Amino acid sequence: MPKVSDAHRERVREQILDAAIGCFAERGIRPTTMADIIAASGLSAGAIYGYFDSKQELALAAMRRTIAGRAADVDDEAANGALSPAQILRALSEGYPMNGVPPALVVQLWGEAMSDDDFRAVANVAFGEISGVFIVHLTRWGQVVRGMSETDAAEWATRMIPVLLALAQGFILQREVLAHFDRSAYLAGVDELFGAAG
Amino acid sequence: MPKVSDAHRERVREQILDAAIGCFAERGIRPTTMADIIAASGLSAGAIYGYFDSKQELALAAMRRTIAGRAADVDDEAANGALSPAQILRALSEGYPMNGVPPALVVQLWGEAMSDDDFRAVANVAFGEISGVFIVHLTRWGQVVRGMSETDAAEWATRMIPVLLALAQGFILQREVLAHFDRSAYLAGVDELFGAAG
Amino acid sequence: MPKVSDAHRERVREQILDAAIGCFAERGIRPTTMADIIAASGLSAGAIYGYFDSKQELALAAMRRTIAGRAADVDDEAANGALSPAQILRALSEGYPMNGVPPALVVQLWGEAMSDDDFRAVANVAFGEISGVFIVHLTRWGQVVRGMSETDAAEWATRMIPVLLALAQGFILQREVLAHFDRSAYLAGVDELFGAAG
Amino acid sequence: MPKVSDAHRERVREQILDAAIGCFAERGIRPTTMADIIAASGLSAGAIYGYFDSKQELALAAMRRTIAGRAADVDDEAANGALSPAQILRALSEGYPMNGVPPALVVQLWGEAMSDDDFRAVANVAFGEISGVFIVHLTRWGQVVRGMSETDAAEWATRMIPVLLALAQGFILQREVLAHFDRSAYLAGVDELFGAAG
DNA sequence: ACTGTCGGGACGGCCCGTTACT
DNA sequence: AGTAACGGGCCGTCCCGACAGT
Repeated sequence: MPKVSDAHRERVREQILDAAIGCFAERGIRPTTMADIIAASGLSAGAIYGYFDSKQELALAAMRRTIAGRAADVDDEAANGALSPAQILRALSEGYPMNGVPPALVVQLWGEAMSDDDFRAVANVAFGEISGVFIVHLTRWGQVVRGMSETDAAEWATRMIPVLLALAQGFILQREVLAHFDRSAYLAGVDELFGAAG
Repeated sequence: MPKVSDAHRERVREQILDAAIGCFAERGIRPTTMADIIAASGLSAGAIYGYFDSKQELALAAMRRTIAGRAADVDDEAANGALSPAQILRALSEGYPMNGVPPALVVQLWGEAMSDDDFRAVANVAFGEISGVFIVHLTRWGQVVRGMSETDAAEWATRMIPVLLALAQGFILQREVLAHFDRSAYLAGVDELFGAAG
Repeated sequence: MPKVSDAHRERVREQILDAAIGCFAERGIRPTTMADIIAASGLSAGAIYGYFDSKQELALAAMRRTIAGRAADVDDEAANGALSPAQILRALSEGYPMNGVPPALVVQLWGEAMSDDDFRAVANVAFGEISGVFIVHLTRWGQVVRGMSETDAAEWATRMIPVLLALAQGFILQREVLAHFDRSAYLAGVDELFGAAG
Repeated sequence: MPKVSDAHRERVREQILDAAIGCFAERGIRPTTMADIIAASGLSAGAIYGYFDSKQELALAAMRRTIAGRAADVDDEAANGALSPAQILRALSEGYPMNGVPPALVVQLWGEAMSDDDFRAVANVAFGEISGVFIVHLTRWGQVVRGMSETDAAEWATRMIPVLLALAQGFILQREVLAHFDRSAYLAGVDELFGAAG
């Protein structure tokens, strides 16, 4: 069963990861026990540990999943025109965001990165990937809407990357923490700041 | 000796909290054991539990400490002139920041807030307090430097609050996660975005 | 309670160790679970781990106990005259032997020493201690009963030490393994071999 | 293909047993996992369990293997003359001894026998077999070298069997435990004790 | 028929936050 | 105030059936 196996393996991995992400998001990473994940996945302990070496591996895999396909999503959204900064943010993190990884979990993952080098490393990669997405679309918007030259737009976008990244992170964080967070107002504020027509 | 006791009590509380914050920041909140805190504080288990009901109380107290005195610090910095957005950010979170609560711990606290309502409530309060500081100084900067009317400045500042808050949060997060984070460039980017002269 | 504490600690340690040795001897070291020891000791898991760091420490302590007081026991037995080799063996390992460590456990400890350096080290020490006991009494017997000079007796005893040690080890092993082992016949055989009057 | 199968079966069994013995000797019996043996044998779990019912069966088979062919080996060595006790010991347990079962494993097997009746039974048989070898050659040596009558030699050998067995067991044990064990000195000591010329 | 893969599920050892008692 | 004990779980893993493919 060689051909079936590989595809099946990947499907089971995803199934386990889905279950784990669900538990993590609901209860928190640390409070979630392997028993929770086992129950949620419908498999047994022996099976789980055949796919993931440890609970930590599960959490790292969840973190890695937040990145996959981000670029593609934003590219799709930008198919018929340049996206304003706020639109980039929305394309990146709205809907059921981050490949099924809820924002609440993302914030917990940041917390883990504070005391665990593996998580920190993955977070570094993730922030880098997101920055890559940002720079492309911010440059385009600078050229198309703001009428900057390609060189100027690229330089400007490079300077704005950490700032836009912060706006994405703060967006995620406030969404989860604040009781009455107004997404539209936030995004409008972002575009106002960037000088885009509300 | 009720009066002496009260002062002493408060000092011991702070001493314990300092020790706990140190452990939390170094090892992470969850990985830190009460034994660690007991050893670091130099007291005994029985003593600690006389001052804090649980480990969670310790972490919540740490979170609450991040807010105290924030407004005063920014006010001091603003004594001789309006602060630009980036200057507000620096006044708020540079130096040994947040009343001895390291940024690494702050991020973990956000993570806890995702799965614990007590933490979420404290985070709500904290974000509110910070917003209050922001609105005052952002309004002043709008009037003084940007030449807006008081009404316009206040309305504009209100719209910008969540954005500036996000910029503060992203600042803290990227500082801790990114290997080669350039604080000055970040702050310069913020002021550029707000149309302030670098 | 400073003075009481130390004595108490030692007593509790012994109590735990007694319980562990009982379990080890009855069920075997590996098959014995910490739960068994906890139940047998009447204490709780937390208490046990306050006295011994791990199950392995318990087993090592059991091994170490086999040595303590061996020399004294043989000396006592030899108070009124030189002991023949077989008598040395009996004094060393008869009765409820080895400070309450049953022979069955001793053999298991040897087994552990095959794959664990800590056990091997303790076994080395143990064999050395036993050898020390042997050489004293074997030398005395050589002088007193065999009429050898002190120098000759000491040299002869030194050559015989590993052999006599083997006879002790084989005695313990056969006692536990063989269904119909005749202790008296064995000891008689030893003395016959050493040329002692049966 | 029934006939081929039988020969093949036996070969595969030996191959598995070799792998298991290697693991057992290197890591210890209990610490060795079936996964280790599976990896070392190059087969799969399903295959292994077709040949041995359980891990315990593997260990028992290892124990049984120590006996097979012992008598023949000593007989071969004794082809051109009577063997002294020490020579019997060397013939029995020197070289790569015990049919590829390392001494370290033998000692572990003794340990297992303390808490497992199956192992104890096999050990009984093993000790009996060894004793059988001993009695033959010890009797011959008594007659040929010591000039005893056949009857006297046989009786004497019978009395000496448990002692000689102990000397073999102690030899194996000390060889594995003691850091600086001198085999020649040990064997010389044995022959000196038996009154054989060094 | 037999080899190999996958899954099962029971514990095992250890640790940890916390309270009684001194 | 401090020492000692408590006891509930948690993560991991290990030995072994049951299918499925050659």
